[in-house]
Amino acid sequence: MEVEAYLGLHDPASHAAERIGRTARNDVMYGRPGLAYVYLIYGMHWCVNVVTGTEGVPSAVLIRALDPLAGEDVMAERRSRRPLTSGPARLCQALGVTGELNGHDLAHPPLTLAPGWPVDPGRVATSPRIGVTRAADWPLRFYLAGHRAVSGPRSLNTSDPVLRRNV
DNA sequence: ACTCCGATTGTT
DNA sequence: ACAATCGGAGTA
Repeated sequence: MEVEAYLGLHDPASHAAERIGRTARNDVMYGRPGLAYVYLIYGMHWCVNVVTGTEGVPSAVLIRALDPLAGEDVMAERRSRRPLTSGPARLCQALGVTGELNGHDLAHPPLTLAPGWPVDPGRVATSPRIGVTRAADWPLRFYLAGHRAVSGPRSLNTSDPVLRRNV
């Protein structure tokens, strides 16, 4: 229950920041909303975004944690019983998401985005994005306060997040 | 062509 | 605190 927003051209931390331009890697961010943008980080971990914004405006939402409703047995197998879905790379491993799904339309299997349930707006907390060095103070991380499926140390999972850089 | 470093994670 | 691990970004 945790996401981060990346605002494209005018967001220095985005893979589609203006100084970078349109490249093979960030190309799907320019595509239709509802596509999956999957990228490799640190040469070993996959992370998945949902492309947002209108076509041609490269924006995306990084999925950093989610609440497993089913299939936890399979996830535990893939994750060797480590934390399953709290962390952008962890949840990709748990769900079996790899670069093959880059550009995939999330309206169709094998990976789909479905409507969830209403949440109390008062439980939605914000903080700076984790792990970014540019625009490090932009409050574009959103998470459900107190929810078990949130990445990072417990101290970050509060309704009154401390503004600290990284970890 | 070559260096630097990252939207991370797991182990020491 | 630090290694793993590699493609993309920045520089030349």
